[in-house]
Amino acid sequence: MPRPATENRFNRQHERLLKAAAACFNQKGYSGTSLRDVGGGLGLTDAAIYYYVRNKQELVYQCYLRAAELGWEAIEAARVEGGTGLEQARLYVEKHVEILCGDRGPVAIMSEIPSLADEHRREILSLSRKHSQAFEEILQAGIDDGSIVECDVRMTGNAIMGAINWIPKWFHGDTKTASRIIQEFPAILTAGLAARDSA
Amino acid sequence: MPRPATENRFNRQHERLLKAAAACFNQKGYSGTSLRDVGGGLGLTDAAIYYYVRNKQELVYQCYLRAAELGWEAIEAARVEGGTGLEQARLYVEKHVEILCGDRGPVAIMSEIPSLADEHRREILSLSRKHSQAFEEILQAGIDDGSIVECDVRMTGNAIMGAINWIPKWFHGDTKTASRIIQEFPAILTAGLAARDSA
DNA sequence: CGAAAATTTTAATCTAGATTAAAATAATGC
DNA sequence: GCATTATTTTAATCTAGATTAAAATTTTCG
Repeated sequence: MPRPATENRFNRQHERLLKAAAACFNQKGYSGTSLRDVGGGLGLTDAAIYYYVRNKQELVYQCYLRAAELGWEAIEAARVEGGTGLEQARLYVEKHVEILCGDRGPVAIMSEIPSLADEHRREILSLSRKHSQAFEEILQAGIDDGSIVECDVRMTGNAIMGAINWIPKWFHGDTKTASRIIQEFPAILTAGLAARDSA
Repeated sequence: MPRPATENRFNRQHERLLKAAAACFNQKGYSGTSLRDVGGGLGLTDAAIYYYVRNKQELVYQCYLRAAELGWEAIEAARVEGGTGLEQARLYVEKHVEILCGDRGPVAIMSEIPSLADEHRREILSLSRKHSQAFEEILQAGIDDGSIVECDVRMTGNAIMGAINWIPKWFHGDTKTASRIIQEFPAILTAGLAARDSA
């Protein structure tokens, strides 16, 4: 049992673990990756993982929790720094994409929520909904302040967040592509939002 | 061993099998769904599945093959029916989304290609690349004919196709949402493509 | 340095779920 | 209705990989 006293090393390894696991899960899916795979990426044995995490389910749970936290960071940053709804939406895409493709990644795609234990699933689903809602509110704010064209915010939100969530499926960590994504995605995903008279 | 002579019933069941499997895989991932789950959706035992398919890997393979075929249908229809590149892009989204959300679905998201056997993986990857390339060519054609604004076709393609591919993650078959997706997605995903002077 | 705590490994279990073979049932054509 | 073929089930195996316990190693710090 890890002691909170040993903050340093434990937490550093734990962080590495979540990243390694996220990388595996994104590539091969939950049950497609063995704990051996995950450990391998860290130079550890499968059994060593149990020092950091109760079991495999909890590993996914923690990966998803981290993903939710990082995603939420993007939402909050966008709300603080952005002016109009359109600016906020654009900033959100920018921040989120930077997190996914930068050195804070890889971040797990929340792709297998059904595999989680009941309480965990509920929590992650709740965070996930909160995230979607917040983004839809940004879009709605943009419509209200005239920066975003009238649209179905639910569908528009799903479209934009889908494009973002899909990134880890085809992006595998090379710096070139990373900067290209960061460069292009914000504009691509918000180009259609601008109201006629906002150019 | 199934005989080609028995076309009717066998093929009908086989089709149902692929759909049921796609539904499971989309929800729980490849190894997250047992053959028992798949069979259950058909009122069959897990063992019965082996009458239609050599093994689990081949089941995924066939699901992905079907997904590739249906996706390609959308590409071809768009190329035939569309005029400008922009029209073709829009038609592609429309067709693909109709397939995914209509009664030809559910269609498997090609989310766990790494789980496939070597030869199968190669084939699916190749089809997948062909699809992306074709869509990027449509975008490029649009830029060339002046209907689509200058952009990074690779990234734009990834964004649009990502939004589409993510749909099965949040859409679970209700007709209301289906028609809303079909109604909204084509416009949402191509709104940002239109060149300044194409309104 | 040397003891206590932290981290990792080795070597067993244990289990779900894939796979198979043989038997049972259903459908088809004569 | 009978014989043949198609489809499905029942009842075993078989295996990868999760999990655990005990032992070994490494780190920390007096």
